[in-house]
Amino acid sequence: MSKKCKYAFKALAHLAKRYPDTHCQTAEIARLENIPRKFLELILLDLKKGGFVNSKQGAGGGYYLVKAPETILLGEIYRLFDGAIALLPCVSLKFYEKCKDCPDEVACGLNRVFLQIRDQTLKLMLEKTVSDIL
Amino acid sequence: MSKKCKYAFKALAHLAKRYPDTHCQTAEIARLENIPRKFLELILLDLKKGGFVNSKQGAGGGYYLVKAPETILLGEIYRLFDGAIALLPCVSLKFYEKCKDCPDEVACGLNRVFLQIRDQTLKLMLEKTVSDIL
DNA sequence: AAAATACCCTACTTATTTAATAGAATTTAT
DNA sequence: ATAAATTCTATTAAATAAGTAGGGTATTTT
Repeated sequence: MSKKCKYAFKALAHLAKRYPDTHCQTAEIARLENIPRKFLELILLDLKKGGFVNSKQGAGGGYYLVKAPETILLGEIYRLFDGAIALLPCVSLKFYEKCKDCPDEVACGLNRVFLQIRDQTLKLMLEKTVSDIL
Repeated sequence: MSKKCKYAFKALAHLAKRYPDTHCQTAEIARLENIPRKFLELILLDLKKGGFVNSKQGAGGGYYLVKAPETILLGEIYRLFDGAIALLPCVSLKFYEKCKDCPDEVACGLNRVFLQIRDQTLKLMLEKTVSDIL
């Protein structure tokens, strides 16, 4: 997992603790969660574009969760930042790509095993939510 | 998974088909498995250093498996080429690293979830062998 | 209205990793 | 000897990761 993705999880967890009452400023999250401030800004912006958080500009503004923590699936966030959950493109659900070096996907032994691994991981990632990482 | 690791799996699977009778030359594996020849050379060398294959130099030489296909665990190969199986260094068994940004690992929610995911994946990777990808 | 605050946006940088490629050296069979 | 094959070292090009920089825009407080 990229640092970016990990920071996103931590930022969401931080916002979840305040949900639904208050909002938090970038600087506060950065300080308390040990995330470089400017890097965090980019991350929060991505989370906003993804529809997970919203923001209020100006003095006293900040970020807040749009959805309840228990409705934000970890897998959604992972995909937003790191793309495929599968270890091979040819077994990815959302980021599928055909293997150029593989003549027959159905007969491919790797395909079978790594599909199982993907299914397992996917199940947990779509079952666990932000409220599970508080 | 890196291409290198994927190619390693395919090369091992190729050698497994011949096991234990004959050996194969780099050029043959490269051609039949669609792997760049010179890249494959490096991979086979790594597999040799790792103790999974052995080679015979000179005319009529080539590579062959040292161990039976059903004793080569996919996880071992994955670790050799791509390192940690875990998605976070702090939940890795063989490549553990402390998170610099995390004050308390025990209390970390991410830690708990991604430990579960690691356990699942690890179980399958140490259960499945080269004979499962033939 | 002005100043301060805080998000918004684009671009840049630096380091690392990935995926090869090149070429020569070494070893072995015939 | 020579042809065939592995072994070793070095290089390269492209992509990705992780952050940095600096200003622009919107809002609130005074």
